[in-house]
Amino acid sequence: MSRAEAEKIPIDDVDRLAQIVDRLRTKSLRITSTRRALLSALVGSKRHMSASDLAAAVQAAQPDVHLSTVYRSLEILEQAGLVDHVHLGHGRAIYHLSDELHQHLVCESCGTVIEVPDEDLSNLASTLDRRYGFAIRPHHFAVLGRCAECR
Amino acid sequence: MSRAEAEKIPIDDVDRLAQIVDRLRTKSLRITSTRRALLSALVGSKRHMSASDLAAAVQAAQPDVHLSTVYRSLEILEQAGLVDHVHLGHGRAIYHLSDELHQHLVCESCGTVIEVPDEDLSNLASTLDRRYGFAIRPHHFAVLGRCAECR
DNA sequence: ATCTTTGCAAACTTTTTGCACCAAT
DNA sequence: ATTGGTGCAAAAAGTTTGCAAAGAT
Repeated sequence: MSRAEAEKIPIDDVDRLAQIVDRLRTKSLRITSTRRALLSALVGSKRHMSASDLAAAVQAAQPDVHLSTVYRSLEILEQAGLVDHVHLGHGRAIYHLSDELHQHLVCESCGTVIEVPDEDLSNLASTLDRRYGFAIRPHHFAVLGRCAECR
Repeated sequence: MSRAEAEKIPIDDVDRLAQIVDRLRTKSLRITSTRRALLSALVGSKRHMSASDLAAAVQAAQPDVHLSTVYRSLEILEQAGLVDHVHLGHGRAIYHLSDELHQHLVCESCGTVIEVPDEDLSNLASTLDRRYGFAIRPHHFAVLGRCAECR
């Protein structure tokens, strides 16, 4: 799986985390150790993280944090516009910071998630808008199919 | 639902059901009353049917059919190429006959499902193929967003 | 007669909720 | 002090599975 490693090098995770935590403050949301750890996990994560992946990451630092708390925190962070989730089909969802904007292609054979720029969906977006008045929410669903290797 | 109502099945639906049942025979799959009732429900359904919707429809005629049987039957019919399912996000899936080919737009505000012709996705399909070698499986995922009325 | 399908119960996965306690402001 | 967050247990919601009995060929 050596392909598609166009991962960005984080500028400065610590700074980024501080910025995001500031946005919590701005919105008068409480800054708790759980939220800090959760945002830290999101900032530091290279992979696509499910709720239980995130719980595991948070629990590495704070073992008592409960999965239900992770869900509740994610929901609040999502309402605050800091986090988004994407449905990958078959019930699973993954979470990431809202400023990481990209579309997800999911291979149904090998499970690989390919990130592609929004631009690849812009044509679809305008077609559906024009023809049906439908505004797609491109980061909220994954495009399912088969990747080049599995074909 | 009265009995008279339940028996009022349009003649072309009867034909269509017979054709599909024939395809079961062709594939050496057993023709059971459950499968017949399930396919009948699919042929007659106007709405988008979840597994439990289908179970309810089947149970109108055969009360003892269990939901797990519906799932197993759907799986077999899907392997046989007669049925497909689509993930609508948030865990729900809907089922329909394979010859009903269309894409689904799901409004996240009101839940409405809009059916659009494949053609609207063909552009996306070729773009993703060309750029990433990725073959989308367009009938397997829904496009989420907001419909004209909810905007 | 054989091999598949079914009903049932129970497990599983992911997410949500009620409640009493604890923590951030 | 007040309001909101958290741990825990338990419940939803959707789907899958093991097994013995029933059914299709």
